Amino acid sequence: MKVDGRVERGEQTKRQILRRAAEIASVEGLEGLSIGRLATELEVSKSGVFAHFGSKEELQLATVRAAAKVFVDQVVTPALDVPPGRARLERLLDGWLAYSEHRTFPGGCFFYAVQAEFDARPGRVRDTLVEFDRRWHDLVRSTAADVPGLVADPDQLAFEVIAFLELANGKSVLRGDDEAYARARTAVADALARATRA
Amino acid sequence: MKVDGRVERGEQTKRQILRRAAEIASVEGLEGLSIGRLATELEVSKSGVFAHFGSKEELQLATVRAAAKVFVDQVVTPALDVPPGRARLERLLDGWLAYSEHRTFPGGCFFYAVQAEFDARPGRVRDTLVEFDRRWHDLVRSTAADVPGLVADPDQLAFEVIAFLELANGKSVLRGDDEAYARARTAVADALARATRA
DNA sequence: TAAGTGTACGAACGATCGTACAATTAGTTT
DNA sequence: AAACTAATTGTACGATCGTTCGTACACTTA
Repeated sequence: MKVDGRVERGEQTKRQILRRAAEIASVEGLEGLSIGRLATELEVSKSGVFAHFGSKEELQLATVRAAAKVFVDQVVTPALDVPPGRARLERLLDGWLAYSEHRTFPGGCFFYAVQAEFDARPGRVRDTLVEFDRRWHDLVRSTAADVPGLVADPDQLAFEVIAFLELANGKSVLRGDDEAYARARTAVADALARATRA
Repeated sequence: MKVDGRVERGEQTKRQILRRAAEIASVEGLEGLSIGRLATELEVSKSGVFAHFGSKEELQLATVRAAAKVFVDQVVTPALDVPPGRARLERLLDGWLAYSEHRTFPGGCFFYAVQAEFDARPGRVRDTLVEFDRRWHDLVRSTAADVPGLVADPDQLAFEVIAFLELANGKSVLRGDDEAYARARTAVADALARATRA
């Protein structure tokens, strides 16, 4: 298995582009992300950036996929290392709050910013975001459903805890403080306690 | 008290501009809102639109204020017609869900879209949005605090119910269905029941 | 070593952005 | 009717947008 030095270098450039693109998009949105600005910040040529994707929409889609990979690595995978049950669910939700609070993306959760931007406009970007959202919701629901002694509807429980997570992210980014995370942790803990009380 | 027909006409034009601007911004964001596009859609000149505001930022600020007025008229004022207590709180939260569900703004809640867009960038628009958000949260908290026999922390209760409202809006706009509103109504009703149980 | 391939670059394109300013139109005041 | 004022328009500007194209260079393969 040989590696072509040119291709290797190209892929590394592409990774750098996408990392910065996801950072920018979490703050300014996927439309605020311009190819020229990206090129300037990375000190490469505008056409060099463009050539990797072929269109702005493809850049946006690649950025979403790159951000999803970061999200999975940081939130999903660690939770799947824990055996199914209450501990896994707690790990998943705690992991999400840490991912948001530690500003893995400088503008808070990437998907919070970008979903609100594209939720009302048709197109492939929106379709991709809908699919990722569906998978995230399903993961929370199925993880909750595996908690022994669950007395609540997993779908309803998933809705409620996701609501707490997202509002914590939104409020903390907007206000610049950490209070909302404490509120969310309280709310999540209460919800889990109620949902597992026989 | 005389009225100048020219001024009167100008104010009417301004109102039309701002109404359309809020509609566009709820879908495309306040940055996606361009002066040229606004002029084309309203069939007036670009400079005519511009002259009313003097800068894009002023247009954005005026749009936010106009949307806030719509929000107050549709959600806040009707609730304040109800005497303080549980009924007023329920009216407030139901009013919000109706405001979102009936698509007063075509992209769902105007502030949901615009806060997510500006939450991570500094500037006067963001400052204005922070202030409106603070006032909304305070209204929900103080309305909850007036509910007789409340056993919950009003601040925590406000956080939780606002989380349900916002996720209902976000999910329904993203997915294009109404299921999230039903989930939110269930969640709000449960939260209120718990909060008033002695 | 010669030919071929892949990445990156610089220059240029048409379109649109926000903004400026003088001219025009409509309505008021004297 | 003339002078004045406010809303609106037309034209133009520099900047930036996404995109296209021809070229230069790095690397691999024959």
